[in-house]
Amino acid sequence: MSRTADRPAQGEVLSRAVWDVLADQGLERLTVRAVAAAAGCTTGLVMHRFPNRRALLVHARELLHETTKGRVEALEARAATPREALRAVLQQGMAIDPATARESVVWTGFLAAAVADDELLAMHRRNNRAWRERVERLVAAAAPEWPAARVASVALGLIAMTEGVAALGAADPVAYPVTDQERMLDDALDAYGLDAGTVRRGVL
Amino acid sequence: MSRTADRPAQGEVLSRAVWDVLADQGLERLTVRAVAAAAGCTTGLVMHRFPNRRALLVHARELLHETTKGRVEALEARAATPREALRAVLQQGMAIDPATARESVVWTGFLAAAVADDELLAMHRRNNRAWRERVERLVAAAAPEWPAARVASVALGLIAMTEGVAALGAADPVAYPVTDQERMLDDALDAYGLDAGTVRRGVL
DNA sequence: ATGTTACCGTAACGCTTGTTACGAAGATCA
DNA sequence: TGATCTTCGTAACAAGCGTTACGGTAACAT
Repeated sequence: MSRTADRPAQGEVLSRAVWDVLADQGLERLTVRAVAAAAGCTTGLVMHRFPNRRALLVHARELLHETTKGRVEALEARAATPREALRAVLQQGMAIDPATARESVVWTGFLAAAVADDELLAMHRRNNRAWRERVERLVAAAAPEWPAARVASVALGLIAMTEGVAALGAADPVAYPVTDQERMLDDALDAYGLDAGTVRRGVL
Repeated sequence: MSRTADRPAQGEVLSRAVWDVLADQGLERLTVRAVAAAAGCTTGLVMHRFPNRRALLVHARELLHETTKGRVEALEARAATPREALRAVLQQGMAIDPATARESVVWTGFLAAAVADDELLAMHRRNNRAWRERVERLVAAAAPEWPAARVASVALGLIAMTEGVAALGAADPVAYPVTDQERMLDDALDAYGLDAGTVRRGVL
């Protein structure tokens, strides 16, 4: 990393380095030295940008949320119908390519780190609740006449399903290929009566 | 831990200590000294029972699998119908009480540790594939006329859903109470046409 | 060109880690 | 009872950790 005063950009580079170490070497090897090496600098720069290691992790966690949020909002804006938006947003949460699989590994790493870190745990809860509200809103738009209780239950099912298959697919790509994940999602949307192809036939 | 020659029992006590540390302090604080303290002994005993730290983790991971396997087989044997068996087996995989929530945290910790450990990763894949085969067998028994492709897709959906909600519920019990998790599972089984209450009405 | 400021690499600090070696103490058997 | 062997706690080791302090160098204003 060349000498510069662009602090936000440096923070982003270092946060990406955190993700890289987390994805490639795991939480146990997520040291300040490993992050510095991945960013192409020394521990001196890292400790000048962040007061301590925890602040570095917190920033990387927050940036991960911002990044996925931006991607999801773009997908949502681009979708033609509420049901297409729902499917696109859910799909990007699975492990459907190397990038999303990597993201799932990083996400799992942060979740495991949150066990011992109240700030990371609070961030996880805040971000995850926002994520759930987004999916609930999308489900409600996809099935406008559903009662709130059914919207919440189906949204929870879809969230848990995609979150779970992302973790499983990232850890065992051979056993959980992309085609199986997508078929799983489509079958679930179909079973819930949320498939984009046909006209919905009401609840129950 | 008193002086004894019962090696298997000691291995079990130490493995439980690994789970305790993993659940209470997280992967980052999962040190040999912390495990010894949780087991009420010193590092000397730990290192006499296991050649190194990795072997300790591997044994604890294996014992976790054996334990859940035993519980699942008991539930399966006790169930009156295939659909009740399916529901009971899936339910115990969610975070429905402090014990299962704790188990989910431990499971996530091992998954995060597997990123940097090929043996833990291989164990995860082996155990998870066995788990998937079990659920596929239960789904096939619950819907005997389904083609194999649908059985596989629905089983994957149910596995991912329970795995995901267990992680979410363990990390945020307030946002994911037991009642919501159970309603999610029942609604999903109902949507797939696998509810135990009514007569199944065929595929599609 | 020169003085001043900000940036960041270098090197060290105290601490914790996994692992090893040794010795004390309980168990076993003659 | 006493010899022998197993068991495990104690203490130390080198290596790696997060963090700190210092010094050199680039960038900027004058």
